[in-house]
Amino acid sequence: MNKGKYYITTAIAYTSAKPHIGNSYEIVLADSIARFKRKDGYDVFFQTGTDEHGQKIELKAQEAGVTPKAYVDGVAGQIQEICDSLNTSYDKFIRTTDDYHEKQVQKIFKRLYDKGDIYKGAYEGLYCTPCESFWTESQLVDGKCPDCGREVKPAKEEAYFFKMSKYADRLIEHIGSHPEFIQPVSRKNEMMNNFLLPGLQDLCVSRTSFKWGIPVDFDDRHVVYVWLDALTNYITGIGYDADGNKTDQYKKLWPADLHLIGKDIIRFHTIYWPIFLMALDEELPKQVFGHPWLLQGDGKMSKSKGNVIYAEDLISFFGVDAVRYFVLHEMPFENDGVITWELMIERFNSDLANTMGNLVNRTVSMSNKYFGGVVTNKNEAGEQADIDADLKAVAADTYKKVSAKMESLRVADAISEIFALFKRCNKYIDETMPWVLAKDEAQKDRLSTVLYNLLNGILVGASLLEPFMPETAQKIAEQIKAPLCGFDKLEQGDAEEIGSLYPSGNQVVGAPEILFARLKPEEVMEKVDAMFAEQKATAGIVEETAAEGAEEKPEEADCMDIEAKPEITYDDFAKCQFQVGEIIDCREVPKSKKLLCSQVKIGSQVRQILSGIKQYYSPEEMVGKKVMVLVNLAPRKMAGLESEGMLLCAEDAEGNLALMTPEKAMPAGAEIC
RNA sequence: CGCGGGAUGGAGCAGUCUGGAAGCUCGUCGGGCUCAUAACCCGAAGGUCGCAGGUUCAAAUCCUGCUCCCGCAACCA
Repeated sequence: MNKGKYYITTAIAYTSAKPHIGNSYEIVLADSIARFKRKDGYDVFFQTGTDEHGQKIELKAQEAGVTPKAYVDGVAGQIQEICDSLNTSYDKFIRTTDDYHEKQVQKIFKRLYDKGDIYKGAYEGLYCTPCESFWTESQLVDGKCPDCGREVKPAKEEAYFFKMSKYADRLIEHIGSHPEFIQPVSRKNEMMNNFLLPGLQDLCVSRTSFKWGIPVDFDDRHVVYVWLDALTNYITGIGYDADGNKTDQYKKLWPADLHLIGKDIIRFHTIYWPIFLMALDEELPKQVFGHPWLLQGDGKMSKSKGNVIYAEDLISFFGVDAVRYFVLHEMPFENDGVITWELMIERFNSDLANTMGNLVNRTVSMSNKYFGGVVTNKNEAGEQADIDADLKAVAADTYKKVSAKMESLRVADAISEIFALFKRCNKYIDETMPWVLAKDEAQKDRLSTVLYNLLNGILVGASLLEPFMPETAQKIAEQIKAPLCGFDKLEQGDAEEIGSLYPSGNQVVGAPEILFARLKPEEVMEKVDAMFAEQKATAGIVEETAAEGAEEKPEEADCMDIEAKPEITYDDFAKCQFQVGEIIDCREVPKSKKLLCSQVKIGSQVRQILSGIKQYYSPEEMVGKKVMVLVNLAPRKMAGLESEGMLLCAEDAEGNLALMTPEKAMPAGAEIC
């Protein structure tokens, strides 16, 4: 049965660093949808890939001392490995450094330029030559460069712009008439109110400030800037040709049925991308779903905290399918989901081991124990006709429920429906009490029927589970020695038909294998701690431990490296005037989370200086401190207040700050040189 | 008054659009059962649905005001 094509994409991952599990969630979500649709009779094409251009990558490569291409080859490889390790069934892994993509982007750029939608304009602004930076009026401080305080002069840098406003009305209309276009709906209003209705700015689509990008072929000082490069992967990946010779694949697949993306890039996918497509006279994708984030319970992941969770770590602890289960099950539809080790262990034991694994195990065991593994459907309900009917009804309805949830992309709810069936099976065992039936020879047919119904329920559940946990579904099939069912059987049959899908008289496996062995939370947490400790050590951070341990730590471990800046001359240094300042008053800046406003006595004058250290110092403890001040820094307004200088701080890898103070008493105003 | 999200039994969440018996998973306690992975099944306790007003026969749900948390933005000179 072919229900037509279904083209689904994930966002392409940025190759600046290896992604953690929060970033890997999307591919699993997309995969479960792709597998479900495929099994549901759609001709699915599932594309994912990597976004590999940009200044950040250029810099990272430089730091690593390799070419940008070599750098992205490495990270793209890691990303693809992660996708594979999560057992995702993508059909195409596109890289924005692919030749075909690069050529098409150039053609698209040219075509939009010829059409007049892209125009060469100027990044109009005030230019500071030494800083090589543009500033707008509002950024200037006293009409001078906010970075170095030197004169700026009006200058123009060429840049290409896209006329967004030209298509805004059409887009507003489209969004209005296609309520399903932006999902979840709450995002729709956000886009309309914040961006579309106030009026769209033209978008700058080229850069000259870095080289690592797709060159604009008719103007090689420019490279195509990110969105026109990245977003177009959705069409170039399936053979779009800007010259108009559309490939069969493109004709078949476009428009995409679903772009699955993180909520942070909804704006680009529901505003810029549709407008680019309008400009190219292509249809718009049918739906864009901005999924929420998967967050870690104990704060944000960071390498220096040593709590980054990578897909491979989770897989080594729990196995692929369990990881797939966590991320799919813990992610609600609209709000961010939280993932903690404790939660994962709980889900693992409660859902996977107890409810599902144990059900399969006890059913197969009983089949062997009572019938040598050969279970026949005797259709003998005895006095429990209603109980059998209820089990069958639940089994028969589960496909419809799961399918309805999937239709609205509520994957977590879909999985819950499947587990509801497994729970119903467990209850059925208690209701029918096979071990009691087994003691009565006259109940043999009833017992056989009961076990048959259970095996059938498991078969239906496992068949539905396949898109979400493919390996586990297969393992279950192996244990009950029956192939998983196609969805066509589940979709069309009535309760009786669906109730007899399992081949009667089949022999199950002799010795059931434990699908998910229960985990002891303490043991797992011990290993987790060990892993994080190692991660932390690798990141070069010394752990604060009990005195005994701390003594053993070599002194030199308490150090960190930062990015090196270019060498300067003594003259450069001499330009900076550092003096000791005494803080004579300090208070919080009400509107700001980070700022403290200090009155600092330097020699005979008192200056007001704002500092972003509210988190680390209270106003009270600031007062009286003698600190190191950069005095001749151009004044700058922050949070409405003028700041006339800078208090110098040391900053560790986690961003903690410590003020620099003279180690012997010094008068306020003493020069630091 | 920068934008937005959130506050529901011990924990995590659904329910809020479209008012009408407070629900799910886990945990706790009690019971049942023994086929199974100390599992499974049943039952119970536990909630002023953030606070204060208002509308209504009826408010977790609608309206107004307030408090607290969390993102983003600003900013960290």
